[in-house]
Amino acid sequence: MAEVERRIYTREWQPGQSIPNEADLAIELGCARVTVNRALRTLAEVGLLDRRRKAGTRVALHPVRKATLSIPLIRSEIEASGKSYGYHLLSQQTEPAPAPVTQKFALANNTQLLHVVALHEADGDPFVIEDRWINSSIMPHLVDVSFAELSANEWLLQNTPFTHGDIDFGAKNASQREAELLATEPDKALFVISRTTWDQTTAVTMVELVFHAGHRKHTRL
Amino acid sequence: MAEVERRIYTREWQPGQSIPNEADLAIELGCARVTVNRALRTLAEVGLLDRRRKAGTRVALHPVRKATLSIPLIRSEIEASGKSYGYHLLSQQTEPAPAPVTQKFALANNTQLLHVVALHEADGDPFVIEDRWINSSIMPHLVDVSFAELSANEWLLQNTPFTHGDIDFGAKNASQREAELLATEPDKALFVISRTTWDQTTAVTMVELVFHAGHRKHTRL
DNA sequence: TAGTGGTCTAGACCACAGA
DNA sequence: CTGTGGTCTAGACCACTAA
Repeated sequence: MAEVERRIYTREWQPGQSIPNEADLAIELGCARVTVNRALRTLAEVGLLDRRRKAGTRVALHPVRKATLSIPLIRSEIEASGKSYGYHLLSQQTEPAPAPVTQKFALANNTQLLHVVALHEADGDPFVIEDRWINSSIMPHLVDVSFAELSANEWLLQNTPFTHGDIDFGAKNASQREAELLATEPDKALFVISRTTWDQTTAVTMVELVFHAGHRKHTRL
Repeated sequence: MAEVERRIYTREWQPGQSIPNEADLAIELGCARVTVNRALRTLAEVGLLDRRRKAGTRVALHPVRKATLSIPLIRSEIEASGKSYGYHLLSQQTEPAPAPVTQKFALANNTQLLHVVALHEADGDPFVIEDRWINSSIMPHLVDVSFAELSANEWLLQNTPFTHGDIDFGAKNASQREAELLATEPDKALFVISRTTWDQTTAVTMVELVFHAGHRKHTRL
């Protein structure tokens, strides 16, 4: 793997150029084909190579490097930064869900769904607002749960299996209420993550996380 | 792999619980140990399992699913959405770099560096402002390049190898100038990606991408 | 120190998709 | 069609690290 990386890095193998097939490389490098396969597969996962059956392996024309963002529990995220975690439930009630929500959940308009809003704090400072809709129609026992102590973020992660999710990253201007909760001015630009979580084909929950002003999500590639 | 996923999903193996070791699983499932290894390694990469030598493999306590964001060329990103790509160089000049930049580049304050600002368009609408500093001290031939036709984004990707990068996702209020360029109002919340690219231990370039109002970066997990 | 995952080998068959 | 990557096997040694 190091040798292949070196050849790509030194442009010995140019972007777009196709490289020898696995069998040949194995002979040239004096190792087993499986080993070559493992190396090339890993480099392809990172985005450095493009691989297609029969067509062979090419150095990626545009090294579309892939950034891997880990999406931890909010509590873990805060505690990992060495700060103390605080949690406040702001509201929890069943109410008619707005159109964008019922649409995602494939339910009739104005269906009654569980709506939970909470504030997470780091060292006493507001960190993020969690505004969540939960598809209570598929979780009947849910209505008895109180999210006063344990956040919905945490409860769902531990109690509801899911198969996949959609994530959007974006920005929004703080509303009056958001500004108050996050101790900033209205209209301040806030970083937002919206996530919908699916179990097979049914949406389980939709959440909007509105972070405090200046928050950035960091990763490496 | 499917069988292991099933056991995790159905809570047959509870979060936090440790699962049989590779050798035992191979026997139980009637396959080779390498096959088990490959499956468990893949699931660990996704964040579903935690693996440590000697300690064994456990179902992740908090399924820290990892979202993979691909960071393509801006042109590719626009063309992939079926829109036509437009590019305008706004300025390109060597000037004293501000402190945060020289700091990252590990250079003396006010070092003269190449500063390029450009606007990328999708179907004629402003898409993103690219504001970039380039460590010209390590690329002497760079001063002759004009980014009037080919964006720095593209030129660098094709001409400068890099080993890794830092990425930040965040939000900012539009400045007067940004608002004009992106055809929106000042103070509008804009989604921002900041990236620093490294070659071994030297920073190659720093770029801030300020996207048009309402832009969201999407991915799945 | 011993148990676990990490990695490698040589050989094999298969599925897919490009020529 | 056929070359390519995808995947599997049985066996082996090694590196790390928790007990």
